[in-house]
Amino acid sequence: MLSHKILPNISIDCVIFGFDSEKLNVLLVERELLDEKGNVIIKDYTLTGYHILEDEDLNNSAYNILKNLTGLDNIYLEQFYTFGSIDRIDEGKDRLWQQHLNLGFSERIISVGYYSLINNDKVAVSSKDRKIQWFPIDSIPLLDMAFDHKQIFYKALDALQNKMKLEPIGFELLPDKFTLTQLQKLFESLSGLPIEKRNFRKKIAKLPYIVPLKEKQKGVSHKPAQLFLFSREVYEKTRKEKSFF
Amino acid sequence: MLSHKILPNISIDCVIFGFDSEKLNVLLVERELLDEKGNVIIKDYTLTGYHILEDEDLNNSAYNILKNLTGLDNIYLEQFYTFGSIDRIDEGKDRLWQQHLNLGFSERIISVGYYSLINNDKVAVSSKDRKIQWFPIDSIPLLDMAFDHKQIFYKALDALQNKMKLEPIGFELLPDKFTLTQLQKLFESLSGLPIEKRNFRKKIAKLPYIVPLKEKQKGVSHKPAQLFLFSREVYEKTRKEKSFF
DNA sequence: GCAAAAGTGTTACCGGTACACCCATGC
DNA sequence: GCATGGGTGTACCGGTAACACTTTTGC
Repeated sequence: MLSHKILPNISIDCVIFGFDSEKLNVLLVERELLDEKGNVIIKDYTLTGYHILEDEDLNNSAYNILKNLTGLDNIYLEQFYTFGSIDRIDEGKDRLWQQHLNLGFSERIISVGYYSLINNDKVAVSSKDRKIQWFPIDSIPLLDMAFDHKQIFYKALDALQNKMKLEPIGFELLPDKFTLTQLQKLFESLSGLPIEKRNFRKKIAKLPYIVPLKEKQKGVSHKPAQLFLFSREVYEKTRKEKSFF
Repeated sequence: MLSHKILPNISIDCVIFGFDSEKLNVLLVERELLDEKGNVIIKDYTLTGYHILEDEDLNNSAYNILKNLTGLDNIYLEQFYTFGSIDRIDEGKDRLWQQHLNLGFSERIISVGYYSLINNDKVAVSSKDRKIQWFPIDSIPLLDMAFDHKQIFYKALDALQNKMKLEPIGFELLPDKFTLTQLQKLFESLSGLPIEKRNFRKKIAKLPYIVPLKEKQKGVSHKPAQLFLFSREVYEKTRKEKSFF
């Protein structure tokens, strides 16, 4: 049985990435504050976060936040950075928001950032009482976000892009069975760069851990594409360390 | 003026890497506890760490720990992971140590890990009242370390190795002017893999940010080597993003 | 003149890149 | 039969890997 006592100075923020076969998205929660007359004082978006319990593993805690939000088990989750500036909280709206909630968390908080990768199809976002929505990552620059969450988002994106250079990651964003075009679009979304189709396919064909299935796409009004599977087992067995430069 | 009140649940641990022209080392602090009769009860090694003040930036705090220890400014410092398991503290010797110090920190602590890269020559380790010593990284597996510091060390090494695959890092470990042999030994130490000399030099020759100087090594009893400089400016100007796979 | 490390050239292979056309399906 | 995305081959180039000998200096 876990204690319900929380650690006062630590929180977790999760950057949840999703992919809808076209573009990369991030899941955000609306934050809205009304005054007595019902006028909107604050309306912006936050990442999903929570405090941690005093006898709860940090990684478990992040995992639980996600499970709670999405209802999914076995979510891909990666810790990427810890944010500890003294000016993480904006003296305007963030302070106002905290006074409103009256949670007593207004003192210094260090936040541990995690990013997670979720296949959009699998998330029937169970919004509960909060307004939750996917945003294309292109739309983030113009979006108004709470606290230092925009900065956290960018750092997560950067970490994800770097991680991709080191390991084949991101298959969690696709359906279990995917086409090469979906895979290509995913990589293009993640990197922000276009990829040449033929060369892309030749490269993929050499990777033993991207396994062609006998199955084909169905119900599309064009030549149906072959489906593929990512095999983590094969990857782990055949992975090679790249050298420097 | 900074407050001297510390945040109760957060600490910083620094993994300080050094290079002595032959091998990679890490700086550790001896931890020793004697009983009333002077018998050694605990003797092992710790990373350098400290708690942070309630109005102190996380990154600044790490920076100050290093400045304090080494006397150096402008140290290369990178945050790599935050450790928050509930079993970070060993119930045997770590608990004993904490009782001895009687610091009241025995509750749950989350620790933010930083690694730093220092040229061994530049560190006249000012040991003050603590025993501080460089250890070759090969010797770590057999070393007895406090808390989860061995695990933190391995994670730092892993992070450093990954970082090197993405950017030319590690020049901070060398003298400002270095020979290609020193550079090669550094890369070999960091990766743990041997490198073929001629191919290595051809590769380096193509990198615009490794700048040959007109100067040569002096006072060696063999053909003196040419000296080189790492130019971060040139690197930043000419850096190219690698693609995936 | 000898020990010790510096420095260099060639070849073979592989992977990356650039590029344009035919194919299977639904409607 | 046409629109839509699926799927492929070839030529060139640059990078990587494997390999052994000559050069410069201090002593």
